[in-house]
Amino acid sequence: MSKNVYLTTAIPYVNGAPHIGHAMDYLLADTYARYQKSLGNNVRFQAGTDEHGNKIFKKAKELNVPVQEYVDTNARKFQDFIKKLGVENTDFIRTSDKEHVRRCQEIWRRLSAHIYKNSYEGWYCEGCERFITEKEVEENGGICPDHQKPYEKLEEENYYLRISDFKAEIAQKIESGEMLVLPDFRKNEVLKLLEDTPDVSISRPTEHLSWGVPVPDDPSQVMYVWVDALANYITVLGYPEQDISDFWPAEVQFVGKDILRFHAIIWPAILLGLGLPLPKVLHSHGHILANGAKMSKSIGNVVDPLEVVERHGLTAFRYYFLRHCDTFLDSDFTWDDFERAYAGELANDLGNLVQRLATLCKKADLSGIKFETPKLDAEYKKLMDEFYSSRAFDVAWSKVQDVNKAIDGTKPWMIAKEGDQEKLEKVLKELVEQLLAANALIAPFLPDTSAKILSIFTAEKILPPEVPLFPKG
RNA sequence: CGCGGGGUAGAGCAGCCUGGUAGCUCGUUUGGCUCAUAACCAAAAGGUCGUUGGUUCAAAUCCAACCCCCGCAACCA
Repeated sequence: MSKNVYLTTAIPYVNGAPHIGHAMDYLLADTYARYQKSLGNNVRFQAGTDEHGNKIFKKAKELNVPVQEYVDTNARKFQDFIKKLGVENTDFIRTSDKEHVRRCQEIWRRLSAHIYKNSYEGWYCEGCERFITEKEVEENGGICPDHQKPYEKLEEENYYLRISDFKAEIAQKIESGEMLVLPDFRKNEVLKLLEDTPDVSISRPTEHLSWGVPVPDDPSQVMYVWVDALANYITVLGYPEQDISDFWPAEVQFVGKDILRFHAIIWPAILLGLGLPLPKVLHSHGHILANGAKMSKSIGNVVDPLEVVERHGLTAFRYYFLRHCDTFLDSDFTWDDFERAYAGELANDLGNLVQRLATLCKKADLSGIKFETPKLDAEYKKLMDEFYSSRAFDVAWSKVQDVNKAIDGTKPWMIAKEGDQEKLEKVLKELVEQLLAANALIAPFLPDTSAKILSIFTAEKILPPEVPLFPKG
């Protein structure tokens, strides 16, 4: 019985190059998507780009290119990036799409009962073209460090979304698990934040923000990020003019821990305002640290994901970030660890295993064997269903290691020496089946490798690959 | 007194909710094997479970106080 499964990833802001954090979103979602597909489910998998706002507008002006051209170029970079990661998304939405813009305006109209206009007064920097928090003003002594100009008090009109209309319902749905916030320890954090969340400003006057979705029926205002960006998850499905109930509510929405709050508070408020159900699961992953520190351009410890892919290929990249980086906690990346994982685990555990078992089969002239279809391990399935994919991957890997143990335990080369062909074939068949079972567990994580292994052992004649799966040195 | 997470073998983590001989992966040491990418398998060493006090027959686990680290604001998931 196949069911529809919709999953989403956060849409990155296209003012920079794709980095490792974006990759985590995609990899986790892709792994889950492949897992669902292997269960026979019908998966719809959204990805996209967030393309409005001042930063992008200014950047384009700096580069002296039309804004649309600038975002087109950058959106393409992200699309290429996704392809390079082997991610099988079914949809790609860009917030500058005409259809998206039109749908956002319709969504705004439908939310109008919960939107009100109010004036906002705060410290503003002419150079930065943005409001500065009270705290920041204090820290900088009232003068913008970037522009050497004093902040000004400024008042402007904004539209606000009345979060307070929905707080109780959101809290109830988070508490009850109707919208499951993962990992568990983030749940309290989010509930606390929710209590203190004021109504949120969702527009800017055009003189402060021009590159965005115009607020319907008010040419003086442009939508500020929230409705525009968050709505992508449903506009991509064709909301509001299409019936999206086949795929909405989403099975799971993948976000980084830094943007969980928006997805757990503002996004549900929008959905409730539209009379739509909330996503079943909000999945927030940890961040990747570099040598124990937060990656940052100013420190200069940013790890370029494409450089990592280049080192030992995509499989090694997926392997490292899906297994050694905890799904929910922050994890450290170092090149040493990465090298160790490649040589010590991919090459020695799995690559070598394929090599030795295929060689044993070849020497025994094993052919024409019907292998049984493997069943999913229960512990693995449980972890995958709980979205703890790094742990599920651990389980899968332990099954790989079990095959190495089993080969040492059964010693097929001894049986071959004794000349008992019947026993040898039986033993090898069982070993291959054990490997194929482990291989099936690996498939969502390392699809290419898994496919190669399957083709090696289900071929007419089993032969070791001419080039090892994971060459060393 | 802002909110939250954490401090368990050299490293990364589990165990804590529902107290009862301290566990996993990697690394280290030793032994075995030879089918295999000098790969694989087995065994061993290594911990006063942040500190102090309390509850208890019994505390990594429950309670209290304290110390330290990291997020919540910024180019950044």
